[in-house]
Amino acid sequence: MPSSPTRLIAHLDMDAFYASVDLLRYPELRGRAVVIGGGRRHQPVMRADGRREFSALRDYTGRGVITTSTYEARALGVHSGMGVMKAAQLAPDAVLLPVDFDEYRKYSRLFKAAVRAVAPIVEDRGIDEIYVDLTDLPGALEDGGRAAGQALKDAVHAATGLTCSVGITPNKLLSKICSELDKPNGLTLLSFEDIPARIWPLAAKKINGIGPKATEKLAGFGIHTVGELAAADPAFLLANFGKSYGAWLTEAAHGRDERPVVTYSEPKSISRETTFERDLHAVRDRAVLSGIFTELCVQLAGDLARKGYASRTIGIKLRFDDFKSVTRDLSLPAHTLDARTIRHAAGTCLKRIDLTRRLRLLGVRAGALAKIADLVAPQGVHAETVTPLLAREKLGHDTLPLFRTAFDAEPRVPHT
DNA sequence: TCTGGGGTCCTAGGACCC
DNA sequence: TCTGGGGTCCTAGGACCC
Repeated sequence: MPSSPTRLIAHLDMDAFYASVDLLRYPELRGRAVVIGGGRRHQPVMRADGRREFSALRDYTGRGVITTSTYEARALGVHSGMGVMKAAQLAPDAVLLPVDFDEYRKYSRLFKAAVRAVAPIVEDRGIDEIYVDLTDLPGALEDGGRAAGQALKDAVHAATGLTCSVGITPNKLLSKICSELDKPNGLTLLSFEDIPARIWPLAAKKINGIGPKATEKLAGFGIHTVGELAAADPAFLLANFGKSYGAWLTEAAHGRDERPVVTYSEPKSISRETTFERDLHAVRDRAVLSGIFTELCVQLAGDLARKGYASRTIGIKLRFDDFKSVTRDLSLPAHTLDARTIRHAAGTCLKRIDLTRRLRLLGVRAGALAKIADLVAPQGVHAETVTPLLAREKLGHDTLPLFRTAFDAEPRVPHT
């Protein structure tokens, strides 16, 4: 029985994406240690002499984390995910720029369009990376995809002025590893025969899907590299990591991955969350919490409407001052995108949580999504007018105090 | 002076149904 | 004392990724 023909899959990863986009605007920062993160404050200020004044990392106060940094900043030990305050200790003189998602999304659309013009089978993996199936491009199988990979890089650079790194191998798993091997501005090709020499020496955590917990657990068994993982007894991995994950570990270590490049997928959930500038208490900070809670629900309702979805499961997420998180969710009798219905469901969830500890984060999530068009088309009713009302009518909430929750459950005693 | 915000997928127990 | 078995839904938590 013939095996499926060899595929050629590219993983394309933009180099230091947010930082690079910002450098297009602020070329005078090129060559300097620059970090992006910490929210939207600390905007650059234009001085009277026409020069821009930037914030220094050392001047930041708050709970933000680093989203991206230039390679110059990374050389100082600053990495994404790190708290900005901590990064300031390592690189106090680095420039701190605010995040500008609108701008990053604009460049994201530009580079993805450029790629699709070269090779149409593209899988979105977030704002700054994609997989591309090159198998059917003319001549690609002959040169291992080198010409096609260079064409992708050239197209991206022409469209955006930005560089990217590309890995090309027979599957997504290997390409993802590969695109990192020669960053920035790399083009790395690899075939199955190269796995022992190029992949097995790498740390196991280089495999997409082996995170901090699995890395720690593997290390406890003396497994540190991909090669050691490949040499491990599959039965041992099954016994210690479960049927699904254990089997996958063996497959991944040998570079086996049959997942297709998926060009479209429906969203499963939409959410909004916010971390407070200081920890808040459910009783003492009741009013401000209630306001934030409502605001999140209103924003979520707006997101649903804008994207054309309604949700049948509303959930909340709380993070306490000890960083422990809890979630609660509630399935409704019908889909909704109505802010009041969402707020009421979220409030019901909130009542099931002990609110003794102070809170650092509050979030609201909409799951079990359905396209509005699919919900209302059968009845031939106009989407915007009817759908928001579906769940509310069935729940009979119209007479209930929708905005009353655990945050404002205290009896309102009139003063004087 | 630790630790954002937006996601996906998996597991697991209990309810409920046939 | 023993007490099916399979399927689906609901809920909570956790690992992981960008």
